[in-house]
Amino acid sequence: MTEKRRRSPGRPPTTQKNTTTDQVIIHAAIRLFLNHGYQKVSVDDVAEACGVTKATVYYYFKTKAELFTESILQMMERIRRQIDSLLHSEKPLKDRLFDVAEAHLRATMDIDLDGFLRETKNNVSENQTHMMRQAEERMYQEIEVVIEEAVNNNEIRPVSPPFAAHAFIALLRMGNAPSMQELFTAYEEMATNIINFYWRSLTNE
Amino acid sequence: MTEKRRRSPGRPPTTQKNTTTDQVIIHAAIRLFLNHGYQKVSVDDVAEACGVTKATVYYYFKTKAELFTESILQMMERIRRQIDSLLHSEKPLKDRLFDVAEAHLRATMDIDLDGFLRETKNNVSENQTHMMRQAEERMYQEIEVVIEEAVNNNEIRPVSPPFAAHAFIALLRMGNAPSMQELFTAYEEMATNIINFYWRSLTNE
Amino acid sequence: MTEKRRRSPGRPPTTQKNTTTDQVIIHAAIRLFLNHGYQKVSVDDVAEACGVTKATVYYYFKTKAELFTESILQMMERIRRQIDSLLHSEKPLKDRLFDVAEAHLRATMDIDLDGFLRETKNNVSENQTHMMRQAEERMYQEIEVVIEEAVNNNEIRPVSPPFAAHAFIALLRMGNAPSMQELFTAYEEMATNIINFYWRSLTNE
Amino acid sequence: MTEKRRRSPGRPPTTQKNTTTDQVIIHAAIRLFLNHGYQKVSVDDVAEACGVTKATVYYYFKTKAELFTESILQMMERIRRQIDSLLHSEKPLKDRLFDVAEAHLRATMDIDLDGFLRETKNNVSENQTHMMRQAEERMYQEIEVVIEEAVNNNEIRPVSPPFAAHAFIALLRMGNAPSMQELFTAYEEMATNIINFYWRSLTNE
DNA sequence: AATGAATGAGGTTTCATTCAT
DNA sequence: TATGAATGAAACCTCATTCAT
Repeated sequence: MTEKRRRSPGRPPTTQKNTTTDQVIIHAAIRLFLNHGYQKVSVDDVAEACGVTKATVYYYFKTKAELFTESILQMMERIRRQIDSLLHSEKPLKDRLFDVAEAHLRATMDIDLDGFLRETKNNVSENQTHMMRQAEERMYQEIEVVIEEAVNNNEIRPVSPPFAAHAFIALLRMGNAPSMQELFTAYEEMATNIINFYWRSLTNE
Repeated sequence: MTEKRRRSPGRPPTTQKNTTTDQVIIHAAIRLFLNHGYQKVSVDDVAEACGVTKATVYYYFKTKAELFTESILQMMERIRRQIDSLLHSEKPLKDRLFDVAEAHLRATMDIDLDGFLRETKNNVSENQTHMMRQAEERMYQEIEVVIEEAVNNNEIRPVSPPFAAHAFIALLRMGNAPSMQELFTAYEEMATNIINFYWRSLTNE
Repeated sequence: MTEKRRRSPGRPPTTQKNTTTDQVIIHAAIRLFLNHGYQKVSVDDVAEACGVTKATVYYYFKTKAELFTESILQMMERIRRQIDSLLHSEKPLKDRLFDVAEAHLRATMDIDLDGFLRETKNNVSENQTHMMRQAEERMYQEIEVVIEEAVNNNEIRPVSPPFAAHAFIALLRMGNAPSMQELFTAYEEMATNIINFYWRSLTNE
Repeated sequence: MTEKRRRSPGRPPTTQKNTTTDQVIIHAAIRLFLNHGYQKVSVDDVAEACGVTKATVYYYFKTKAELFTESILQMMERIRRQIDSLLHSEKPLKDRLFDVAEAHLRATMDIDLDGFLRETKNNVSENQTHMMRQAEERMYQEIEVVIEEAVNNNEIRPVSPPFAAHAFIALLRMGNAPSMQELFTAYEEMATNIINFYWRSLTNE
């Protein structure tokens, strides 16, 4: 009864329809939590958003916090996969970073993954926090790995990969500020500026 | 935690207090809102934190949103003044930026000015949002001004001051991330790293 | 008065009840609102009066105003039906009016349909007011119809039916005044006097 | 400290300015209570309406109920005097009743003296209720007296004066109903209809 | 005479959660 | 699998009232 997520490890066969009720709920929850934050979204809101009743949500998730955690984890995994694929093309590093930047700016414009995790702390259990933290780390790790490779290749100067990865994400978060959005007309332009600024620190150009 | 000081109604006997009640309330509110966010802090919490009753809080602030707005405005002003004073010493720019960075990291460690403003949007009136936005801008403007001067002096290479100011703040926000806090043992060290990274982008060294 | 039946959450075990919970609530609400007026009756009072919790009341009615409106509408409909049936017997008009009068005096003695609608205005939405106004009109219309027939039959002299209907109700409302209640010992006597007075105006006797 | 109303008996010399603070308060209170009812009007509302503070209101009136009572008493006395003067002209009775009717309709249009006293019961003390009841009786008594005289003069057929007085007031209250206001375009017309209807019952015409 | 500051009690409403079906 | 009915706790806010000045 308490066992959910029955998928075997690894990527599931894509033919399977993934619209089981719990996934429908998670999808709605992600959207709502991202747009309004944990506290403002009620379980009723989530239920209504996906055409089931509150009791149904509770049938699949023991508490609101659990629903939240599951949602975040899935979302982070999604983002991680996207970053992953963008980072592993054949382009030079600077171009790959640009791709990630543009995608991130476009996607994050109305969400806010970060301020999110902060709200989290007081609302979910130790264990849940831990899992989210790990998922977050996984997102960063892809970037760290790529940076480490570039350092080894002498493509960039020696830097601490974790630090550089965080700096990268931090600069991307600038895009959230309304005043930054006034400064640039297109995501592309914003991405260009951010990458140029970042790249200058990574190299000696 | 559940023990409230009981005071009977009516004006309290004149004790020469140096702080007015509304300021006491604002102080408590700032602390609580920063630590827990708008939604999680109840007006009762604020009242209890400063030894008055809920009704007293409502005597001074018409709504919770108004209390929140006033708190934020005062806090931002406080930060602005601090940044201001650090930025106007006689040291070279890099050192002044370092001072700001260190102070900011130390102060923000357990607060979260940023994730804050996000929550804001859904909770306060248009007008209140506008005032906060302005106060935020004022905080940035000090930095912009200093950067502009440095550009004019050829102390740093030509950059867009608003962009550079936001980038500075964005990098400082890295400090909030728990994983960054694991990376460095002291604020000073973190500040040094951030400033070095930032400075490299501003100059051609 | 302070003793509430405690029931644990969840659907109560199936007892074959003939009345649905929302009807139970409405019944209690009608009684309380009539006796004490909208403002004085709290949602808690209503809940307690029918052995459920406040939250249950809100489960069925979105707001206090909505509960009020529904109550009034049902009550008016009840009265309308009663008047209706009394007015459509085979007796002569005067006797039928007497029946209505007596029933009304007996029923309204401790309620106050009228002062009610006044309070209403400031408490409910435009739309709700509109619905109540319509329900009120329907109550009067039965009387208007009967009077119009009587005019056509020459049973009474020509009068404006709406005016005559309102006059009838207005005279019945005399019964509410405590000083009138001192004047007569029985509803029957009061009704007789009122009908005689009214009838004299409708005829040339 | 508890002594208010310092005027010597009899009508006060009209030159005296009667705008003492307590009178200002009463005036504002009457207006507000009439328009919105007892419960909806807060002591703050009254204070604000006459430019003083709540504490000032409490300086003059021990409780809200007392303020209410005083207001009602003064208002009733005002009405009583007006009715009185209209009833004691030299015109025939029917015309005098018409004058009262028209004045009443004009004045009561948006107030509602009656439903008022009902709200009262649960809010003021026994004693206060008693005083209001008496004031109300005094209003009726003028009419009763005039009717009794007319009976004695054979100007009208023999009726119970108290009953007739109440019937008169009851018919006037018809004017409050919005649907009646739709029926007639002017107060004069409404008064004419009501008086004709009433008069027909009092006489054998 | 008048007021500013404070309170306690209570009101409406929301919401996570539970339980029988 | 899914739900309708119910609840308890807590949130925001109002208001009559009091008291020192």
